[in-house]
Amino acid sequence: MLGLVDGNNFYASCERVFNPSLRGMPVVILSNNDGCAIARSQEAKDLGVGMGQPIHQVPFGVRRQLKVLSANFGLYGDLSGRVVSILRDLFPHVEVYSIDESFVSFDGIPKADQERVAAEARTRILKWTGIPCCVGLGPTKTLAKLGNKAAKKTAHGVMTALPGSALLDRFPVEDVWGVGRKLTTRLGIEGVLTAADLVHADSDTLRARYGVTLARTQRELQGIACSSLEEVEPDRQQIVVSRSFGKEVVALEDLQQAVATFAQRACEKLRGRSLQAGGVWVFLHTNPFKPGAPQYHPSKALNFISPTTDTREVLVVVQALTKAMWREGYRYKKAGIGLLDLTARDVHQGDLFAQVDPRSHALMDVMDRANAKFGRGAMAFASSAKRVRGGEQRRQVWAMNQTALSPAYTTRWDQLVRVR
DNA sequence: TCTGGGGTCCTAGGACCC
DNA sequence: TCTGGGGTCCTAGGACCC
Repeated sequence: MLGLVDGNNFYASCERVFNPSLRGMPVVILSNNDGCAIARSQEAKDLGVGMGQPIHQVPFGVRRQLKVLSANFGLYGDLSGRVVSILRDLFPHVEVYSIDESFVSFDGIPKADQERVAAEARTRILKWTGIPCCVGLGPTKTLAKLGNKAAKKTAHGVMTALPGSALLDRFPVEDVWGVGRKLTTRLGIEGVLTAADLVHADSDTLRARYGVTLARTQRELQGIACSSLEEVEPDRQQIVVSRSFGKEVVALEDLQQAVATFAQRACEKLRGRSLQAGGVWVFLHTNPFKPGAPQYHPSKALNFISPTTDTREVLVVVQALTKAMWREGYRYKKAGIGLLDLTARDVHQGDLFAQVDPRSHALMDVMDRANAKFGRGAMAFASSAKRVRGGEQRRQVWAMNQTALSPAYTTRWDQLVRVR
């Protein structure tokens, strides 16, 4: 038996842990750059604020009732880690699926005790972290997900979904894990409206018409596991860092400063996962929401001669690609970089012509440790943030909007909560 | 005026190989 | 007139997830 533990309205709940004045209020968390609603408390959902809805499209009468906050991913990530550590205490196997969801295994826990243990996990997480959550149980991941969704509508927050149960009869097919908007429309035309309808659809037809992914979902709903618990996160295939700009960028220097900042962040993540990159790509975007303005969204990629972990090498390439793509007269709204062809760092493919600087790893290591100790960006390359020019700093004109950012309550000494 | 970011997997088609 | 069979790799696009 598997369980899915999922934080309720996770980001909004995180904010409420340290700011009790938000409790009972309609809370909305915005995406980076304060654009769209990416999390809503129940009260905000009840007011009609949609998932992913641009906040400026929310009617003013509703907007004025909301407590609107900028996304504080440092806080959410930290609280997420606390929840996971509680789960690891309680369950023999845990798969961290996302920042607010984990699959757990009930191996070794007698059937009769499983719902009780699930309830215990819920209670402990709420008591120890302040985060409310629900638990769905099922013999497959898809059924556990389904049970979790159903549990959200109950008072006790725990629900078991067994194959063939009546729960599936009234469960909308669009709420099934793996069935998105497009599939919902196509399935609806054929009269497949509930999870039970999907279970009973002809599997060969399903496979032929919709592909192997939906065929697997069907089997999972039938209680046949097609996806197992993955305790060890597989290595990433790519690492992407991209941002929309707070203000549109017109100068090449600003664009390069932004892209260099993203590249540094990406390289930190790369080394943090003990990976090396075989290539890099860069993209630029004008503002697609301004149809009158000239649009341009180039992208360019380049492979390294041999894989690297050195920010300096990445920066050189990234700057050159940006310069090559940049065109005067466009107003850039977004840019990003990606590290590609990632491989484990200890896998070395020798290269006849490569000249590896033996000091590279040591240098990167010093930077990473300094930034870990003194805060992100404490030690940076001149090409990225806040370039000093004749003593003057170059402002980050592209910096994203974060007009209502809560403190880093748990990750910065100077922002701890004070109790008097 | 204001519109997110970061991933994965699958499929089809083309190029190329023996 | 007749014109094979079986692969791999790469890329782009689509769909999905949180």
